Amino acid sequence: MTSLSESDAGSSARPTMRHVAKLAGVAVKTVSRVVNGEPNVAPETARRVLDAARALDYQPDPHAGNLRRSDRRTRTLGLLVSSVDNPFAGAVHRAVEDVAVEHGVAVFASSLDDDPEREREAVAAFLRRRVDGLILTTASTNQAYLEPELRRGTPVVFVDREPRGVETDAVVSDNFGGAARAAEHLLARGHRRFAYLGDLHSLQTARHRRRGFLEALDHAGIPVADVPVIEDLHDPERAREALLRLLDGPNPPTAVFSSQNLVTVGALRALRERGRHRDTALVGFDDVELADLLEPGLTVVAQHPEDLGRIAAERVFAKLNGDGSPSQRIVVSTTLIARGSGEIPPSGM
Amino acid sequence: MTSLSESDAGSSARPTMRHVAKLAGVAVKTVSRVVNGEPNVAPETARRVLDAARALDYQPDPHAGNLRRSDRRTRTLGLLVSSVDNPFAGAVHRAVEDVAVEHGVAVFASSLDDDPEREREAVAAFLRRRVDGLILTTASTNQAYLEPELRRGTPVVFVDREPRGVETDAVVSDNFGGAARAAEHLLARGHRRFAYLGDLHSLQTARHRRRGFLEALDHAGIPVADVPVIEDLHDPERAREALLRLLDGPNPPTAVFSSQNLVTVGALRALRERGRHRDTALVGFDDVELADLLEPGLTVVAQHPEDLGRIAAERVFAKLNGDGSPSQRIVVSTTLIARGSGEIPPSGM
DNA sequence: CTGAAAGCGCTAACAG
DNA sequence: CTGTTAGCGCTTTCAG
Repeated sequence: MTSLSESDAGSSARPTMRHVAKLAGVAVKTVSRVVNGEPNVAPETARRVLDAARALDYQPDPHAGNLRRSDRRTRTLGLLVSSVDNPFAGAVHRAVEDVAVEHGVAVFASSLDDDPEREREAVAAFLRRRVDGLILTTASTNQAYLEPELRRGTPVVFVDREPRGVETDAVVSDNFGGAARAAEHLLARGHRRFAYLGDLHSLQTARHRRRGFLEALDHAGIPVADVPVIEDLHDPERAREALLRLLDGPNPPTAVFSSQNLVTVGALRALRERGRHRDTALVGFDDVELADLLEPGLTVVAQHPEDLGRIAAERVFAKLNGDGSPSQRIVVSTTLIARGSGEIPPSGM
Repeated sequence: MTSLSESDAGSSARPTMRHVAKLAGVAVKTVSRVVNGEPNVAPETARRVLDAARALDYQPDPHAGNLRRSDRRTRTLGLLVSSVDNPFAGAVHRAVEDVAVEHGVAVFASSLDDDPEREREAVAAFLRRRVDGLILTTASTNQAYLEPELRRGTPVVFVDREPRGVETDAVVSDNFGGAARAAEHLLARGHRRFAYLGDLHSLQTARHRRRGFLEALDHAGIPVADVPVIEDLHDPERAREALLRLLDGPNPPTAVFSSQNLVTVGALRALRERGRHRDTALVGFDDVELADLLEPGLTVVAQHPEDLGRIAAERVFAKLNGDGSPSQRIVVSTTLIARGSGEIPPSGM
């Protein structure tokens, strides 16, 4: 039995309800009532309790409370993104945070690095900590491992990439449509010789963008088999090298589509290096900071990560509040922003 | 008394140790031993327990365990940054995360928006959740409110900005030195007419940069009183307007220093708009994506957010592991990256 | 309006 | 090697 003795000098221990109760001269339950704003406490008693709590700098322990409490909420949420050090993910994160704080919920954020193993570990870590809900960007090919958790009623919403093997909500960009739009934009300027620079083929979004781009070309009668499709470019350096090879080849493209942020940066570098940035059209997927200050300005298909994050978070809270509607797949459209590089006409025709 | 009855159909409840113990035909303590890898369990018994745990998809509840456990760690850390949607903060966050995962610790991240009230709320939210340590970027003028928590032994490390009113570690950039370096760089090209574009004067870092820049000019014999110092520029638009006014004025600067990311973007826009980007020197504080692809390339004083984050996290874990060394103020140096804009000589001389 | 007793899921301390 | 008992800090239940 703890003695609840006088204050130990030095490292003051964390006060509990019992300390407050003793100081205020009431029972623990009364402190609990005051702390939780429950009714049926005499104003004078409440004041004494509050004074004692303040004097001790008492902070209720939500973990202890939750153990016995009926709803058992931790007021915590797990967010898994590609990497917290990534502008797209940062915008998603911020939107999620803004919705979460409104609900008094704190956000655990983890980076995925597009590694299936990290995905499993991060999700396990979230679940161990009993988060109330999960917002996930995935790297694995199948998320059936979430089944038991879903059956327990934990809300899970996928963001940016769609789930496989589980029935639950997803909020994604219109990758197919956005890439098709980029193709049409270039076709409208009269281009016939294209190149496609793609991200990891293992990523669903990358495959959707590729399909969208190529199908649009196909519809326009471009012989798609002849279009160089370079994939698995995951960083600027790989992308730069790939485009340099194409530019130095026998039949360089007059129009380039880069399917992602980092790939776009690499493509830009390659074009500069060969002095082709003013006569080769370029459209990138994802908007980039300073895109308007380049010469020419960079034309992009912009995603709306804030919307993805906000909507995903709202879905989680809706489910937490008992919304039992069937799983939805919410598609957020993209926006083509013309700034110059995508409006360059074909050269050498 | 809970009946521990047969599986309820539908929303399967979360299994506890007692469920596992019953299914494996052992006592709860034995399950605890197996789950925690404690010694003295017969291999055969351990196997039965593990099978039962797997069959039920059992996950131990760390909150319940912590209640009784001696060390009482939540394996959780609170990180407060300017905004999670901000490249600098993202890099800090990622570095902190990398150190944290190595220790099996999850990170709560919150955005500050340079608002003292949000700072207090975020810190309170972290503390309520009993984080093991705190890494904080601050907006308030005084952090004495952390005293009680520090006395309880919670490790707190400040990052990017130094604390006031409390004795604890801080990891900051060499703001003074970096800004001075920028001034010297411009002076070396022969500039005599400068302009200083600064962030919110309320921010300590902004004040240090200003001092560093102006003192270096002063040392070089530049009449500092004549240098236009425009402060409280917190976004690109304000910065752009401020520089436009200077450029349109009677005595436009030949060299500009912008004290932060967003301010730099605004300055770049203003220079373009007046067609002065090739004859006005510009050095920005903070590196920016695509800076090398601008024309001219953007010269910056780069900070090293990954180092700030990593070192701050390491300090937290050191303290958690009993390191009782006195508070340190760790200064991470900056790096001037010359890319063109800062090497433009004075025009019209 | 107030409080005593029981118990949340787990671990500490001690038996066997 | 295994189990029993108590109790972490709080809420629930129920009795004053």
